[in-house]
Amino acid sequence: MKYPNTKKLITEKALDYFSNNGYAGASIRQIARAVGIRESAIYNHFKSKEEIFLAILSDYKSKSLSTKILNDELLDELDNPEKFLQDFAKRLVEFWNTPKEKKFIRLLLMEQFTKVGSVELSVTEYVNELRGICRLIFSEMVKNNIAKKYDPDILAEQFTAPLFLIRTEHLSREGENNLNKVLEIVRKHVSFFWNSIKI
Amino acid sequence: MKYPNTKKLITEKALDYFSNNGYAGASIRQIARAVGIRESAIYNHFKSKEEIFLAILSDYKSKSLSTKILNDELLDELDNPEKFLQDFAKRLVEFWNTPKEKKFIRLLLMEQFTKVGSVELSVTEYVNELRGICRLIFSEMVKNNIAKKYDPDILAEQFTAPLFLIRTEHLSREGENNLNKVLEIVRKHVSFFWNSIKI
DNA sequence: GTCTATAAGGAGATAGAC
DNA sequence: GTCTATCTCCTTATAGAC
Repeated sequence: MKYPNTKKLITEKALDYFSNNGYAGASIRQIARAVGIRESAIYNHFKSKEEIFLAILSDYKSKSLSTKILNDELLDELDNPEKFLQDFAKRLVEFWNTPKEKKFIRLLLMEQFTKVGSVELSVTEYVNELRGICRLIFSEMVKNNIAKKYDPDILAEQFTAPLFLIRTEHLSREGENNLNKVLEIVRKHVSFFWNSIKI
Repeated sequence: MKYPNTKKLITEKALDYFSNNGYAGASIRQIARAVGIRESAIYNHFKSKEEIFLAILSDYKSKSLSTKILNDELLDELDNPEKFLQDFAKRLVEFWNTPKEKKFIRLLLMEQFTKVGSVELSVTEYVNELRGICRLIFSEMVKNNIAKKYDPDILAEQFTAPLFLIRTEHLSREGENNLNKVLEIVRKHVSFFWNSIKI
């Protein structure tokens, strides 16, 4: 990969503008200006505004959540379920707090009801990946008599929903200790949750 | 009020377009066409596109949630807490499912990160109204030894978050029995929640 | 209060020189 | 690969007749 990589720069700046102003509210002109080139030069890399959007999406979809959140270190903690859940939630929130992921979640929330070309962004699809991981975890816990015999789907929902709402609510404010505040709320949530399901 | 009320019709159609395409994605031209007048006629009622947006917001903010959800009939059920919570959640979801409220939630989610004029839409503010009502309810339950001694803030969060996520996730799909499906998921959530806090 | 006409500028996109 | 120049269309908004 050579420097400067204009194409990559375009998608980065485009993500900035899309996630702040929405797809319709961002213009090729702004993006080109931010990149430091003229509008017409954009069309050497993408044939349309829509294609920039699709490139951003495709880049995002190429990564899977579980590989970014779950690692062996974390899975070793499964014999201490409360600690595991706390650390799992913490890792998740920290991941959601990375700059690129924050921008993408903002874009997702903004564009979930519009159609850009043939593509529809789905919050459900986004959350479902996490629900799937949680379902596996809670299935194991129920099977091993660590957790009460609830339907794993319900447990996944109860664990996931407050996390996601807390996270999305803290996307706007840009306070310094924003993350610490979120982590504190999340810690209380996980604590309540574990208290509700432990045997 | 005389008929036809063009001004009201404009805000209604504007809400349609804003909530489907976003503020930036909707045009005066579309709105005027939907109303059945020319663009220029719009400016007899509103001095700018932004003012239409602000009128929609101001109309919305004039109403309070608690008066629409809580009534005496419901409050009489407080001695049967599980039934109360189930009916409370049901009323809430049904309210969220009214056409105008659905449009407004869509608009809120889409425009929460943009600034239209000097106004910022806040999801937190929206959810906080519900959190406040829940906090009162759960404070009472804890005080009267109906519920375990949890922090009412946590209880409000745990009760509210899944409801809101479920509701927002079902705003896109327009299935017939969509509402029944949502109500079923909500019923399970409330059941789990009550099971977790009851003494 | 709505119309026609029009202004003034921004949008996405293309052509062709370098 | 970037530039200047340009096209065409759409945007918000205004002026003035009816």
